[in-house]
Amino acid sequence: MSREPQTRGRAATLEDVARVAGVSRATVSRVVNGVRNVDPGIQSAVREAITATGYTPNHAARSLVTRKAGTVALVVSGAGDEGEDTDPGFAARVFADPFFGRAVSGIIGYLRPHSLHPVLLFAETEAARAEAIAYLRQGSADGALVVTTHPADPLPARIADTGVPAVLFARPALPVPLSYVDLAHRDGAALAAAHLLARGRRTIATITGPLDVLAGQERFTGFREAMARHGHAWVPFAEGGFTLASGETAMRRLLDEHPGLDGVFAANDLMAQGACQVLRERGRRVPADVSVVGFDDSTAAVTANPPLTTIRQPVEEMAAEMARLLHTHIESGAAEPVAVVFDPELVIRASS
Amino acid sequence: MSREPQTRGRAATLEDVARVAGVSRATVSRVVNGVRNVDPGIQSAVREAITATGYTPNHAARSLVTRKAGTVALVVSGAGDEGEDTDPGFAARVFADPFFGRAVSGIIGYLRPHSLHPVLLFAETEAARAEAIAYLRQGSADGALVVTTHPADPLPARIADTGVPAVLFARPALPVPLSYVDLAHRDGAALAAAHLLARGRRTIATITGPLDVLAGQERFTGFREAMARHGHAWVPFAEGGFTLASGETAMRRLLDEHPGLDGVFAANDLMAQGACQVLRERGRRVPADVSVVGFDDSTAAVTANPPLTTIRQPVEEMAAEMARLLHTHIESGAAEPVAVVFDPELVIRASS
DNA sequence: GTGAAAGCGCTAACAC
DNA sequence: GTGTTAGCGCTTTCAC
Repeated sequence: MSREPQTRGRAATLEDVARVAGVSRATVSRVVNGVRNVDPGIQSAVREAITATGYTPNHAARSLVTRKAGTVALVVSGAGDEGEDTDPGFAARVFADPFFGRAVSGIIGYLRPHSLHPVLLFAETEAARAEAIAYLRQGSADGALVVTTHPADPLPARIADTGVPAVLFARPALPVPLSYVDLAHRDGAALAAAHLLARGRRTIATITGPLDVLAGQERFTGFREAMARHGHAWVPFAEGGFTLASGETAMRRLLDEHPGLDGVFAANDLMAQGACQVLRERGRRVPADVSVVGFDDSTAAVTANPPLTTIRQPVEEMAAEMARLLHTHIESGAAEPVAVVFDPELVIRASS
Repeated sequence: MSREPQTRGRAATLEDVARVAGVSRATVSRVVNGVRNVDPGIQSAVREAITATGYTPNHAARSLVTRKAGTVALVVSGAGDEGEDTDPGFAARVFADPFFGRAVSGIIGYLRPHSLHPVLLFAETEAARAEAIAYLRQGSADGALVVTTHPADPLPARIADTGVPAVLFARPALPVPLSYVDLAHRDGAALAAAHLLARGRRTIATITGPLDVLAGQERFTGFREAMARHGHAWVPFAEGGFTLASGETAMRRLLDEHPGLDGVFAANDLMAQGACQVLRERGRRVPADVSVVGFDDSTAAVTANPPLTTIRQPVEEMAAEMARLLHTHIESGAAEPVAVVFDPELVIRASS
């Protein structure tokens, strides 16, 4: 079953295959790399020799001459604490976010067919950031896909400095000469506003994301502006932190101040879920008494009770596009930074 | 701020540094690799030349001669469907499991200080498995850390065949000559039984995990045996699937058949959480009327309502141990496969 | 269409 | 303590 030729001793090299096939190394290389101009007869002879020897190309050797690592760094950049110790829970927290799984899913989807492999790089401390930069400069990866949680993350700028191709998820707070993929957050929020209004809601509040994060700001601004366009100059709001608990707290405050509200737009699904819980706790039926709209269309939107009407952020496609952009930049050498902005979409479920 | 010497043209090589410092390549190499026997004066001259040139060692070149990739494959092996298409949701589902985040956290914790980098490898289809094997045989990774969800996964055996060092999470269903890290599931279940009994519970049921998964079997067996030792020869049970929904379903069945039950052991926290919901729905107070014990001590245990008494599985430490074992195997060349089994621990919270 | 030969950037004997 | 010299395994002109 598991015959493993050439298992003893060192692994087979191009040289070994060439000797067995009775040709030169160059020819074997051509066959392996699918270069045309090789006689069909010789071609099959070489193939036989390859299976006979159990040959597998040595990646390092190939990399050395092609100057391609076949690898892409998946950099998850964190809060940016200057703390000495690495944050042990960082990875766990990142992975706990449904967003990350979807992003990885999309990234893998593109990378795999192109024989690129993602190397996980967490950069949550200064030391880790320095290490990540060193890693990139070593040429260990052909490029970097960067996901940041922190608004004022210094890493993107430093990556740009290395000259290694890189693509960011979301527009950086400070301009950086790197390509990025983003969502039209304002349009998404406007979609939510229009929907709530179309449902006949009149007293509509919003639970914002953290207002020092761009996405938080944009969703808030977009919502307010859309409401204003429909004649609602003032929108009651409470700031949340994109977590379930913060959604609950915000909802309580909103309800205390505006007991008569009949519509809520939460800047993400987790907070919308928290809002629903509090609403029910306070005797409001969702959606009979109050309509709730979330944002992201994460797994939370589907598992919530009731399932959430939400603004879909196509994370998988956005992540795949990141990978595609990066690949393009790697292939083309230079290339100007570009921004690809995706359109959100209203997904109607039971909460509105 | 961001001076980047030698940015134009090719990156600096050892040769360049040697020329600038007026020494030989070998000496620079010695300094870079911290080999003693280098004159302090020359040492600092070399260091200066290094910063002057902006030198960074080329990873591929180093790899080629040291035969070390500085990389470890993090293989997540899936259901093993023979389906043609790759499963788009696989990565997302894996990441959604709190277990995975904790495992990665522990792995990174060990790998990082040892300058090893994890490459993500999903192997959920036959094609992906073949690719993963090829990747390992190329020498792109020095070893593999394998996490399998599927009981009859063919991948571990094939990895063993490659001769590349590898360590598994959990004992494989079929014996494979690879090291693994596991938990004493039976002891954990026994801990749960003893605790429930100590709480004065008399009619105790269990929601098992999937019984075709080793962990599911072991937790069930351990629980039954412990209960038997305490005079409870028969334990009502319902099989679940380690998901929240399956916990709910199982709890309903159990309650229908044994309305008087006053204790439940669920084989994981998610199912325990589902059980609590159903219990409350049916008018039982937790823990006043029914004590509930989960397993894993995942994030679900803490966020559940009420917070769950559970059996802690030290995933981070287990994962770190995997990495440590792998590192040892890589360094020592051969080495016999070993098994490291961790002890579970009772964590008491509000549900019992 | 195929082979010979040069070299990618680095480490590691081995001399001195 | 430092320099010289071989390669590591591969791709890629350049002749033929």
